[in-house]
Amino acid sequence: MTKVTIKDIARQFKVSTTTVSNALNGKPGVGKAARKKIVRMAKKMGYQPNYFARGLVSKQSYAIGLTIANISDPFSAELARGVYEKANELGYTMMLFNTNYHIENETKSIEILKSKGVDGIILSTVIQDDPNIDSLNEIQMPYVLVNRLILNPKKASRIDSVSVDDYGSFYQAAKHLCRLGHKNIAVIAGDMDVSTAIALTQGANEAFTEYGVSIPSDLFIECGFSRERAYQAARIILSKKNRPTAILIQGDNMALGVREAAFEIGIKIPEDLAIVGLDDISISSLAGIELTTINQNQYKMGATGAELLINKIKGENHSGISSKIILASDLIIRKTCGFHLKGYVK
Amino acid sequence: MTKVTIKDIARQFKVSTTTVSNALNGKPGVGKAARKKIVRMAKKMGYQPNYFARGLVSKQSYAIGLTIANISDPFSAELARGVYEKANELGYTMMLFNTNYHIENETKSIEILKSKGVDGIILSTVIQDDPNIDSLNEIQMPYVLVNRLILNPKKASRIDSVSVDDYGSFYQAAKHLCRLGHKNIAVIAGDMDVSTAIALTQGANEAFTEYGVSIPSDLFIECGFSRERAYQAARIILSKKNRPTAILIQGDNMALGVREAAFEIGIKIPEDLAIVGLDDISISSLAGIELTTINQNQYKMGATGAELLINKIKGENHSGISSKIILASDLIIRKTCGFHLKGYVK
DNA sequence: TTTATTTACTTAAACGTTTAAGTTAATTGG
DNA sequence: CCAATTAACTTAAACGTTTAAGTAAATAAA
Repeated sequence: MTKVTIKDIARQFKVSTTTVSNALNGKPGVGKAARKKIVRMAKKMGYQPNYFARGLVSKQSYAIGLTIANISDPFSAELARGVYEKANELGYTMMLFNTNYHIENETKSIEILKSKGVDGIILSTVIQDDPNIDSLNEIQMPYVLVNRLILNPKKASRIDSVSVDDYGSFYQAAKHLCRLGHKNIAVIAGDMDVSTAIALTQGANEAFTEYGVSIPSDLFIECGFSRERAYQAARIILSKKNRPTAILIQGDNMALGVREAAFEIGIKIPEDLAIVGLDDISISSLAGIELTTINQNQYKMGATGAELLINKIKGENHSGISSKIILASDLIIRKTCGFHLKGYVK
Repeated sequence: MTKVTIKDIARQFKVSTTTVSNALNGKPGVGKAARKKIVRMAKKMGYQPNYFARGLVSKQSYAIGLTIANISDPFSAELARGVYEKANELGYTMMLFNTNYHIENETKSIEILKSKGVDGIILSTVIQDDPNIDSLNEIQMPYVLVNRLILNPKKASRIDSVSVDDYGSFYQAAKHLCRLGHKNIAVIAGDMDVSTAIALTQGANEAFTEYGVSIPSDLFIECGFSRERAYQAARIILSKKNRPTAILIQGDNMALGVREAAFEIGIKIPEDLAIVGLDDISISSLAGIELTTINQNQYKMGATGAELLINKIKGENHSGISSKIILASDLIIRKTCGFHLKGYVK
């Protein structure tokens, strides 16, 4: 079961390996008849070019890396699917890494990706002042941020990214709650080291000041992005004396945790508590869940990120200017905010 | 930004590349002092071994492939997470492929994986008489089936696999419905080309005959594994004159589709319709969903599969005997079957 | 002390491609 | 018809490792 190489084919016809290589790669310098013979023989013998030999000389792997938080989180999964499909379409394979929101895991993953010679990396878990960004810049590894931004304008100028309008998203969401008449609102954010959380908070605050609402510091909670952690945060918030009448939550999966907590305590949604999520993951529309949220099109984010990265790898962006693509997002009003019951206050 | 190679390090100390290689790989034949110097210099210069050069001689990639149906399906995602975590722990990276339940995509994915020189493949989407199995056998690529079996005993003997007791699972589920007094039961299966569907059907049938229940052929539907397709199937089934009082569904994600259809038509679960799923994906336990189902521990399946594969790659299974690991599964009674309302009939 | 063994190294080949630089022979242009 | 071009091929080096085989010096065994 020894693998067939270019040499074996060359031997068949007493030609050089160069000729075989050129014939198989559609390069000039091979006669029509010879090319045909060689191609046919290669197929017949089951020839497959050796990836390592090829990579060694071409310095290309046609593989990209993707770091996401957690493949079991629907948000991550849908984003990964977008990356996969586009990469696949463009002839690239995808190596997947879960960071579980730990920056050390991101670092480790990038280290491995570098050692495997990938052509580029898509990062969806970077934090502000992420050391990995600097290290990627240093070795000139192409990369693209997805659903994340670096806010420091000095660093940001060189960085390509695909994200949604987080500021606008939460501005809309917060405004929605204000217009429903809520005055006592809690915010559950993921992690303030992360661009999305920062932008979202700012967006929400704009709406809040517009409507004269202020969030007491103990009703602003930063708990991490998992459903479980949001559940715990909600248990605390909902047991307070100044229990909020509405909660703005950075992520539908987290919102599901809040929802569970409310159910357990016996708080009715939306009658006693309005909640608004973010992402519009597929579960959110299910009967009985019907979460009011903001759609973000994770699939498109992933696909666009992959496309951007691969263009960059192929050097098609000759401008040297970085792309920052921002996708639109829309408020989706369902049933966890009470709008369908009483509408906005006049 | 030229990459530093073993040669560069060798030049620093006027030693041979062999010595550097041996020093860096902890192999004998290098003096203590020299080794220390070399290791330190390698670190200082930021040396990273070239993956392609190494792979070319060692014929090892320390990468495995995983084919799953759809990363956005919670079942697939959790399985992928299991594979990822274990592979990562054992020093292997994972390349991910979505087949979307199309065998041609599986074939294409395997073709790519072969060309990338992966050390082995985990398959979770094979069908009976899958041509890809034969092709993997032929080139002696290590592989493991996860959540799938080849039933033909002639072929099965050589195949490693990790799965759950599908027969027992659906036997339990079907029995549960029978004991609740249902006589008019529908079955929604994914795809009868697939081992799980076959075993599940057999398991269910055992329970049905035990309880004298028979399934009319128009209440047995094979619709594919997606939520959407199950939704459509349910719309049809639930509009029939002989509308069933219970449905056994091969997958929680599919069950969610059935649930949506019932809600839309105005059929109450569990009062008018009992449903039982399979998988116990994380959504299933949410308040208001509370799907009766069978847990399958996808994570463990994935992790065990990865471990099995990597052992195989490392040649630690000298016996030549194939492993067929079968994980236990348990019925989880929640609220979509009505047990909590009236219990079993006497 | 002499021989055998071990240690610390080196040389050179190999892995399977691609590619730059030739070398013929055939074809074209004037 | 001869020079210039083109086409079809070959040679040999390169990519960055690992590794088999060898060498010289130091150490151990007798």
